[in-house]
Amino acid sequence: MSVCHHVLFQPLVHFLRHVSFPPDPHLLPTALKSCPALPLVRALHAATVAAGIARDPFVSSSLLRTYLRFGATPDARAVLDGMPQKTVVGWSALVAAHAAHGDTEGAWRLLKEMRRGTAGGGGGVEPNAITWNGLVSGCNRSGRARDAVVALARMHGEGVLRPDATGVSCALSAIGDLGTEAVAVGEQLHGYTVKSGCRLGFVNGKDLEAVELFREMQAQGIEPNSVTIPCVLPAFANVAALMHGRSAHCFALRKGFLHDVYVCSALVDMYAKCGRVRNARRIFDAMPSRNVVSWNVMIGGYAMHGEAKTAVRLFDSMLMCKQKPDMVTFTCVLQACSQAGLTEEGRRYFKEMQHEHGIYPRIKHYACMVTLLGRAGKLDEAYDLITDMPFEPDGCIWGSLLGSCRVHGNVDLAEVAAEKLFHLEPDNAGNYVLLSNIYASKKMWGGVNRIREMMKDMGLKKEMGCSWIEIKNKVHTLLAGDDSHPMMTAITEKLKQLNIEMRRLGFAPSTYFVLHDVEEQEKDDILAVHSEKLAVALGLISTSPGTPLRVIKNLRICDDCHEAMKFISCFEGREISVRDTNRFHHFRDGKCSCGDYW
DNA sequence: ATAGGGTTAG
Repeated sequence: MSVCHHVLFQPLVHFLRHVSFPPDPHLLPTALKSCPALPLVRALHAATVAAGIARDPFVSSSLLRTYLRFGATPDARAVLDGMPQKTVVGWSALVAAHAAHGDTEGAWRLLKEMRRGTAGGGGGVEPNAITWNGLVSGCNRSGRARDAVVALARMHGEGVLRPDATGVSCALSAIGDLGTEAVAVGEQLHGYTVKSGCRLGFVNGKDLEAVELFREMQAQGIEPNSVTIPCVLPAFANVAALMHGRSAHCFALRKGFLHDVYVCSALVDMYAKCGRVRNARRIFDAMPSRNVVSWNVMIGGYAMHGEAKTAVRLFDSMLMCKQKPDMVTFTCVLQACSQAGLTEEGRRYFKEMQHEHGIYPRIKHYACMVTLLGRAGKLDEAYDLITDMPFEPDGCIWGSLLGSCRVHGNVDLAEVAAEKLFHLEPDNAGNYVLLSNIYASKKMWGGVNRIREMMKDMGLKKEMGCSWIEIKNKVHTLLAGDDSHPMMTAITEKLKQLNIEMRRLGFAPSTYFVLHDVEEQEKDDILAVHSEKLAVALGLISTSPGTPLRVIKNLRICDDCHEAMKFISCFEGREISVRDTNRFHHFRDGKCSCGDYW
């Protein structure tokens, strides 16, 4: 009970400590900052009027800010009106607040007023970039995307202010929501920024385009800032554009952004996803302060690389640093355990998260546990966990089980899981392919054919395999069965040569006859090659001997390619890293860091 | 002082 009271009264106590009557103009801003309720703000306001200090610039701007914090825009306006000299800051805050409350008209009126100057308010005040950006973002936050676009266009049309990186990023989320409509809106407007905004919004989630746009933005002389950098880093991470990521890192260093926890967390994540856990760790260690996300991305980074022991050790340091873990922390820790086969540790953490940290497992945590148990061969236990858990199992749960069945070649349970998946996600081609692969691994060709017929009947096509490899600052995209890459002839030559060597050295082609291979056998042999092989072949012929290769792919790596990568790493004396949807595989001297366990 | 932001399953 006493704790409860403490919590309730603390803001009030803090507030009262800084309050005096009559109010002291020097203490008042601090008091307002911790003021817990709107009536108290009004009372203080009245007291300042009575004490004759309401027009003090320090006091009035604090009052204005505090009123806006409580959403009391009319009161804030009244304060501004009472100010002898109105600052751009006061006006900007009010403009942003009106826009954020959905009053676009009011915001525009204020903007006009501030320029013209109000009666007795002295000369006009020109809006600055922050005023405009606040307007754009306010419109966006109140769900008025069109207004945001118009605001940005007008800012640009004014010609006085160049839209900066913030203006662009403010408009991006707004425009993203407009979807295709954004294009129509954008066509009517002029100005590069708006067009680029529309483009980014339109291509929503297309990382390569985002990378390209970021470069264009810089070419236009719009400098990235400490917000646009963490915005664009995930795009670099997703396509493993390490060089772009590095240059963003250098830029952040020069601009002194490395004190920003968002910038650093995004850098840690980018380096980890680009295969450079050591670099990620160096940034992590140098961070002046960390939040729960900083720890999560670092732990998740180790998990992704199969360095479970380090991940777990870092989790312990996290607790020692008094950083409270959250749900994401435990998905990372459990994922680390399952990928390294630390079954007992995983079980322990699953219990501890509930009993020691009070974090109730969500369905994703159960999915992690299914993977953990399933991969350790305890498939029945995994199945029991599914039936006992307090959630209705979803696609993610059955997918985990199906994935585990693949590792252990358990056809019976795979059929159970697949049946559920076909019902839950009838259009997800990956599930059909996975079951077919399991049949194929057992040479159950009847099953393979049945699945193929099913897919044909439903008009389902497997997702196009796609890999990215960065060679000399350029990210190359390679698609399975697509020969449009300009170096295709040389790639084909290299693959033929590798195939010959592979047979000669006794690396038998996989006995797994996967679905897409069967389909594509009818075509030219070389076109059936998976995208990661094409990427590696391109890497081999375009870089000097010994250069490590890093490939990212959009699907899970197949057994056949996994074997081939082991061979190539050995034969060519290269380190090859492949990040699939799941994790990194580091191939070196004919072995993979996953221990053939994925 | 007023704008802008990062992490999570198979």
